[in-house]
Amino acid sequence: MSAKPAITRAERAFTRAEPDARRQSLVEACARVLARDGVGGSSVRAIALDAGVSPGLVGHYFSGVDALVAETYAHIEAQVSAAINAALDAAGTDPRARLDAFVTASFRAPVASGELLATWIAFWSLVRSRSDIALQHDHQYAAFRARLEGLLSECGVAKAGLRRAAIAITALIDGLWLELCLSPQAFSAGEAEMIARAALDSLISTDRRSD
Amino acid sequence: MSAKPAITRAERAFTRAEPDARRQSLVEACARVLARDGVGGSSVRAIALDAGVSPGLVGHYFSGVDALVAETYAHIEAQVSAAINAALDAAGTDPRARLDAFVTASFRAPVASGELLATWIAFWSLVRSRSDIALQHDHQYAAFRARLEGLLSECGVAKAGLRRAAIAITALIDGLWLELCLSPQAFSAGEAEMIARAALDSLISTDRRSD
DNA sequence: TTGCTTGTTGGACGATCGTACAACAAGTGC
DNA sequence: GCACTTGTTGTACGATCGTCCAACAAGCAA
Repeated sequence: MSAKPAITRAERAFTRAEPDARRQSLVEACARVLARDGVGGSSVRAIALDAGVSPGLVGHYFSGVDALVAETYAHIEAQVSAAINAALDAAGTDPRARLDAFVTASFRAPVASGELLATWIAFWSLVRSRSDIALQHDHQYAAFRARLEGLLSECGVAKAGLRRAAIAITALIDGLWLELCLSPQAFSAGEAEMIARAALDSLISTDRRSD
Repeated sequence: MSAKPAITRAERAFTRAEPDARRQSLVEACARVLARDGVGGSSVRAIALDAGVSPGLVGHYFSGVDALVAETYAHIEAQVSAAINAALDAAGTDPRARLDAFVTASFRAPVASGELLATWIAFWSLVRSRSDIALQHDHQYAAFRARLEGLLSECGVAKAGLRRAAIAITALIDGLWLELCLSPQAFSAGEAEMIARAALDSLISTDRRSD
């Protein structure tokens, strides 16, 4: 059917990659496109172009852009988690120092960044319409909160108040992080840190008082 | 040019509306479409269809979908603001009761709702790429925080700590509100209320202590 | 009535979207 | 060397996108 099978396909850029590596490169391209062009600009073609790959290949690895965004979110969440873990390790063994390191890392690069926010927003925009993505969100939120519960527990927060304390600190960090990404000039990362630390102080002391 | 000017345009639904009313109806249609189909499903055509209006009319009132989303956000923000004001009025004159009413209203309908969240997300997705929308966001965030500063001030929070206190409570409420909209089963509106009230308790008492 | 202004329509236009698919390239087993 | 599998390409297809614009409908002034 095609009228021009003409030109010899000599210099075509055909390179076969490990399936996992290819998926990974597509995920990273998706993250870059989301960061650059936002939700509206992230199409199959744009992502394939950024990954240096033909458009058709995206469909070969992912059922659609939604699935790719979901995996991109998981990938970036893992990166954030790794960055926070590294900060925790660097903080040593003192429980409160580790909690402070958790807070500090949350408001610094690479966790707090407008580019990452774009991926978060793209993911959130899918939560309401796709139940599988809603499930994924629930899991990742639960994991985030569970880790915070562990850190708070080591700081002496009683088991009875652990759930609420973790919800509170998670919400506070999320809210500060979101606003910091959306309009970095409203307040500084340092201010966000101090606010979160003050909340931790009050939470830990009042809880200890009621031990 | 057109091949069929045939059928008499007798029953065509042509109704001229007040310019302001027409804008308003388009804004409301945009909010409905965003709530129903999310960011990806909100096109000029879909919004016009929902408003019972021809697609071309959207371009007559707004420069594009972005501008319409921005105005829709402003409209919904005004609605939220009105709902909170009504709750404040109903709470009477006691400063702390008003603050509690502020919190309660934030986690109940119509403020906390997955449908509203869709408009928020659509708006956030435009903040990074469009500087005018970033400016609008800054203004509305500042207004929200300013009102909270007023309420906190009446509760005895010292002027020196007012800014940080308002940032903290705003972030806490935003974080709880966001998670409540995204996954309503993670925790309840009642829990969110208690968490926010506890934060206010601690904030007000510690501040009074340092008076 | 007549002419003018303006909200409104509906379709045309080119661009871009996601998807599907036949052709091709590189391994792999034989 | 020869089938066979599979990652990859490029393109064609129909749908939908935002924008544009000539035609039309209603109100208003004279």
